[in-house]
Amino acid sequence: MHILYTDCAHEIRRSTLLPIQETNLATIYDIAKAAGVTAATVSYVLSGKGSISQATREKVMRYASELGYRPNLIARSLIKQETHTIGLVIPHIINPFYAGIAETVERSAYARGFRTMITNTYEDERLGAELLEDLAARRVDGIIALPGGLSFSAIQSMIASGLPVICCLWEEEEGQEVSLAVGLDFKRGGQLVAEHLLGLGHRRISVIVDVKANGRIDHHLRFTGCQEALANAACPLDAALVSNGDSSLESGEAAAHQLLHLPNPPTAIFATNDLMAIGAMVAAWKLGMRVPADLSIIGFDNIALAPFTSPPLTTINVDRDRLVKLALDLLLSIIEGKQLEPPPLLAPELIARASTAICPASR
Amino acid sequence: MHILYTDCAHEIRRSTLLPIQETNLATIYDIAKAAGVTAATVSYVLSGKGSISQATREKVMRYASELGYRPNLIARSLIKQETHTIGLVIPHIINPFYAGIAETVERSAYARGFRTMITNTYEDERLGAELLEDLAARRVDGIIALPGGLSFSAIQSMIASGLPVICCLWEEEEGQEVSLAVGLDFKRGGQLVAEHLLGLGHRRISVIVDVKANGRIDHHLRFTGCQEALANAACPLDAALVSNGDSSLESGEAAAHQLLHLPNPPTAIFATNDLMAIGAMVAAWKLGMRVPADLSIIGFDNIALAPFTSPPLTTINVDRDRLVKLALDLLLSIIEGKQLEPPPLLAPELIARASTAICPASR
DNA sequence: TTGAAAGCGCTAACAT
DNA sequence: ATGTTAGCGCTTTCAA
Repeated sequence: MHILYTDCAHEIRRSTLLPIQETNLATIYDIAKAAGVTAATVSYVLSGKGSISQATREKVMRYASELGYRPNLIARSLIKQETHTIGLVIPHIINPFYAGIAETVERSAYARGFRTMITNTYEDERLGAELLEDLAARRVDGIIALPGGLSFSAIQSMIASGLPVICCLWEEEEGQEVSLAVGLDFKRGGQLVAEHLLGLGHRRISVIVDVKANGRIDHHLRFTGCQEALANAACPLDAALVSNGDSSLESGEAAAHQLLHLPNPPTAIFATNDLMAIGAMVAAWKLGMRVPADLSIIGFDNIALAPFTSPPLTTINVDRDRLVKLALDLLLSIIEGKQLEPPPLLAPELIARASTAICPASR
Repeated sequence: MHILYTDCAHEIRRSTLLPIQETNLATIYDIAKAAGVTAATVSYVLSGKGSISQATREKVMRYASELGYRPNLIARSLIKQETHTIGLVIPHIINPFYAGIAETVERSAYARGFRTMITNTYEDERLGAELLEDLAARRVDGIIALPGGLSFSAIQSMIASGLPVICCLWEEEEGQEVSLAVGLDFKRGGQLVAEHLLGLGHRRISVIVDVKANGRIDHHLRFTGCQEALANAACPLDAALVSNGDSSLESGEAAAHQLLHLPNPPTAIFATNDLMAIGAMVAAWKLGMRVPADLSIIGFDNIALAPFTSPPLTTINVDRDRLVKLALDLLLSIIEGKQLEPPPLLAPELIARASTAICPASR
C-alpha cells in the first residue's frame, strides 16, 4: 500500500515538473515495485550490505539491469555526506608539467575510488578563490592545491571550514609554509643547476625566472638556490643576465631573445621551468645559434616532452609519481579521519641530456 | 515550534552519525533559526526569487555570511535534477592537443555556468565505458566525447538513457558518424599535407600513422586524404614508407628511426599528430640530420608547442576555439531542451613553419 | 510577504 | 530476511 502511494507521488511529480523529453532513469523505488519488495531491500542488495535471501537478491538484480538502473550518486552523496570526489587546483593544464600531475592524480584517485575535478586558475587569484568556493559548495571531500592563483587566505578559509586541503609544491619564503603540504626541495634544485653549469665551465650564466606582475618571484626558491650556489663558487649572478618570464613558451623565447642580444651574452641559460627553456631553445635557433655548442640551456620540471626536444633538454626532475602518491595518501587519510605526518621534502634530481655542454670559451 | 523540532532532529542526527571532528557547515535551517524565519524564506532570499521584505532579506543575508553559509550544491542538484556539470572525455590529457581542448571547454563552460569533469580513457574502451557510466551516475547534464577509448555502443547507451552526448572530432569511415557531432574535415587535412609536400618537390614521402593494436587506423581519414591526394598526383604512397605509431612522442621517434634507416629513406615525413612529429624530429637530430635541410617533417593538430620546436613545426591547424564553441552551443542547447542543427565540418588549415622545405634532391 | 509541507533518490537505524 | 521510517539540504507549490 505504502509502496503504491509513494510511487504514485513520484509519477505525479515527474509528469508535472520535469521537461517532457527527459528519459527518467529508474530509481530504487521502480525496482522495488517491480520486484515486489521495499526500497530498503533494494538498497541492501545493491550495496551488498544487510542479509538478503538469494532469491530476493537475484530478483532485484534482474529488475535493476532490466530497468537500466543507474545509482544516483547525487542522492547518495547527500545522505552519506561524502562525494568521493576531490578537487585538484592547478594554474594551467596547458603546461605539460601540470598535465602530468593532473593525469597522475586522476589515475591514482580513481584507483582509490575517487573522481577528481580538475580546475585551472590561470594564475588569477580572484578566479582561484571562486573556484575553491565552488568546489566546497559541490562538497568535494578534499582538495589538492598547487600554487599559482591561490592566495593563502583563500586556502585558509577552506581549511577553516573543515575541508581538507593539501598544498603541493608550494615555493614560498621559509616560514610561510602551510601546515599540510608535500613539498620539493626547490632550493636544492637551483643548487644542482648551478653546480652542473659551473662544472661545465660556464661563468656567464643567465637565469630566466618566473616573476609575476606584482613583483613576486614565483620560482623564488629555485632561483635563490642557484644564485647562492653561484655566489659561493665566486661566480655571482650578474643582474644584467637575469630576465623575467611567466612560465610560458612565449615568455621564455622573448626573454632569451633579449639576453642573447646583450653585448656580452651568456653562454648558458637556466630557465626556471621547461616551457621557458624550450622557448629559449627556439630563440637560439632563430638566431642561428646551436644548442649546446654555442649555448647551453637547462630547464626545471622534466616534463614528458623534455627528452624529445632537439636537442633533448637537460633539466631537474620532480618525482611526480611519488609526489602525487604522498599528497593523495595524506589527503585520503585525513578524509578518513586519520592523521598522517606530512612527509619530508622531496629531493630534486638533475637529468643531464644534450642541451648542456662544456662552455665554448673554456674549451 | 516546527523549526525547533526540525533543528533538534538535525542536531541529534549530527551528533550520532557524523565523524566528530567534522566542522558542519551551516544550512538554511541554521540561518532560518538565527533570523527567526522559515527555511523557505531563506531559500527565497538566497535565490533572489519570491518577494521578500527588505528587512528580512538583510537579516537573512547577514546571518548567512555570519555563519559562513555555503550552499550545498548536492542538495540543490538533487531537487533541481541538474548538476550544472558536464563531462569531458578525452584519451589523454598529457597530449597538449587534448589539454588545449580541455582548457577551452573548462573555460567556456564555466563562463556559461557549468563546471566540467575532465576524464581520461587512456584509449582503454573498458575504462572508457566505466567512466561514462560514472559520469551518468553523477548525473552530469551532458557529455562532450572525443574519440579514443570510447566505443560506439558505450556512447549509444548513454544517449539511449537520455543523456546528451556530443561527439567531437570523431574520425570514422563515412556512414558511421554519430548523429550529434561536431567534426573536422580530416580528409581535407590529409590532402593539404600531400599538396604541401608535393609542392616542395618531395616524392619519397613517409607517413607515421596512429594504428591501434587491433589494427584499426585511428587517424584513418587524415591518412587516406593524404594517400588519395598522393595517388592523384601520380606519386602513390609507398607501403614501405608507412610506419605505425600510437600518437605518443616515443612512438613517433621509434617510427622515424626505423624509416630513416631504410635503404632508400624518405625526404619528408608526415606524422598524423604533432607529438609524433616532434618525436620524429629528435630521431632525425640523433642521426645528425638537419630539419628541414635534410628532412622535412609535418604534423597535425597545431598544438601550442608547434611554434616552439626547433625548428618550428609545420602542421595542420584545428580551430580549437570554434570547435569547442560549437560543441558547447550544441550541448547546452540540448540541455536546455532546444534542438540545434549540428554544424558543418570545420575546415583544417595548413600552417607552414620551418620544419618543411624544398626537397634536397629537387634543388 | 511568509510559512507549511512535500519531495528529489537514497541510506540506515530500528522494528518486526 | 524484510519493512517502516526518518532524514540528508534544498526548492517550490499552495495556503495563509
